[in-house]
Amino acid sequence: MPHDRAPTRIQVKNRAAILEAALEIFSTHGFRGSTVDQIAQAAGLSKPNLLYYFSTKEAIYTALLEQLLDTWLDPLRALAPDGDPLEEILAYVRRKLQMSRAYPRESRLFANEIVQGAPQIHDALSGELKTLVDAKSDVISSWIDDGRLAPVHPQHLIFSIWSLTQHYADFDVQVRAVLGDEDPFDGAPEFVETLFRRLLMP
Amino acid sequence: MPHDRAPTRIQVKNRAAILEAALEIFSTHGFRGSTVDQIAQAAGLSKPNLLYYFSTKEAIYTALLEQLLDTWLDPLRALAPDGDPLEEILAYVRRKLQMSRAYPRESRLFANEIVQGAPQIHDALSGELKTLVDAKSDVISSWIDDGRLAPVHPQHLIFSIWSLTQHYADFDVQVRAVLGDEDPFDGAPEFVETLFRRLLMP
DNA sequence: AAAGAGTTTGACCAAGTGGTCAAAGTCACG
DNA sequence: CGTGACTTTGACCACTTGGTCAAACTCTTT
Repeated sequence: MPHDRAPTRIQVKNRAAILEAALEIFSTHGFRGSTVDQIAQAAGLSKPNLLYYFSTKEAIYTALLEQLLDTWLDPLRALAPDGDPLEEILAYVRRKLQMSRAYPRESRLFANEIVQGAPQIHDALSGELKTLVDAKSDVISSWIDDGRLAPVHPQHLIFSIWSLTQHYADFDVQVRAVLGDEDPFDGAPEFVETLFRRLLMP
Repeated sequence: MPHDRAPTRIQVKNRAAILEAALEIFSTHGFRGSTVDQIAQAAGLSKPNLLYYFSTKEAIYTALLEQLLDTWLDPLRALAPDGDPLEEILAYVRRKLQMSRAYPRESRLFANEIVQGAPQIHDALSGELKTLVDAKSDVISSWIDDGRLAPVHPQHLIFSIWSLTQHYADFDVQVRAVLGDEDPFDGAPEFVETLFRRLLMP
């Protein structure tokens, strides 16, 4: 196990390789469906070598989730109270859809975790996440009060943004099976934009 | 293994108990995350006894999925071409939301399966499912052509109905964590109805 | 070049897992 | 009641899996 001094060149490289490999494996098989061996192999390490960097399978998983949760919430944090309401929300929608496209594995990692009851990140959901959503819901409410947005339940609005955008990452196989040759991201941006514009135009 | 004659009373009872237990276990832990022992215990049987009815773990899983897929698609099948377009779609939305509420385990079972790449039901997705969606998309398109519905991409519309309604089942823990004491199904019906009404009103 | 910290590995282990099997127990029915 | 079909079980097996460990190897630093 590495000491607690500054990480060496090799540690930096291998930890990164492990997390990258773990993202790949965990996001497609879930926590229990993934094996340490799979991750080690994907990272180009032997199993004992991997366990030298992360002492348990769970340690890899939680490290991944922690590292990712923050990034995942950034777009919502960026929702600015002083911007134009409709444009702010549409920008959020676009950014989320963009993330589904660019980082589907991250989306599926969370999906796996949450569908199975969020055993590892339950606390973050009712803590950090709830706090953030509550704050942004207040912003949305005040926009509605000012008549600058059609009246909708703010939290449910946020849920709808999450579900619609992440659906394209999480249910990718289904979406592609149904669409056949058509690329989901050909029609998705226009569709979601239309949807939220019509819903929210005052 | 039971013969291929008419199933006995005991077979009927035990098979049902196993599928019920399997739904409970598979929907919360995924296929690989569930053990035969867990399912057997939940069904009130010993493991070898369970394996007398379903010879492998996978057999239980596929039996479950097959049995469920049909039921799951019923609401979409019910979309009637000769009904009022907006009302037909809203009825579909309501029925789907209702199913998320009444059968969250079924929803999560599919979510688990699809998020992990639909290894077992990939064929059904690009076969049965695609066929059905294509047919209903045509219906929607013709409604749009007749000016009875605002113009939207039919498949993406269907995706949005799936994602919004199933979100309340699949991401239940997250939704509840964010809402706190408020019951998700207090606000959800009105929200989704408003959303689709505004989106689709011609 | 030598020493000590850091890295890698093969061999190994205990627990868990899917599945088997023969023997024992129970049920339906003539 | 008896018989044959159906049902249940304890013991068992092969394999996978998370994790350990001592020994070997490779850096970095002086």
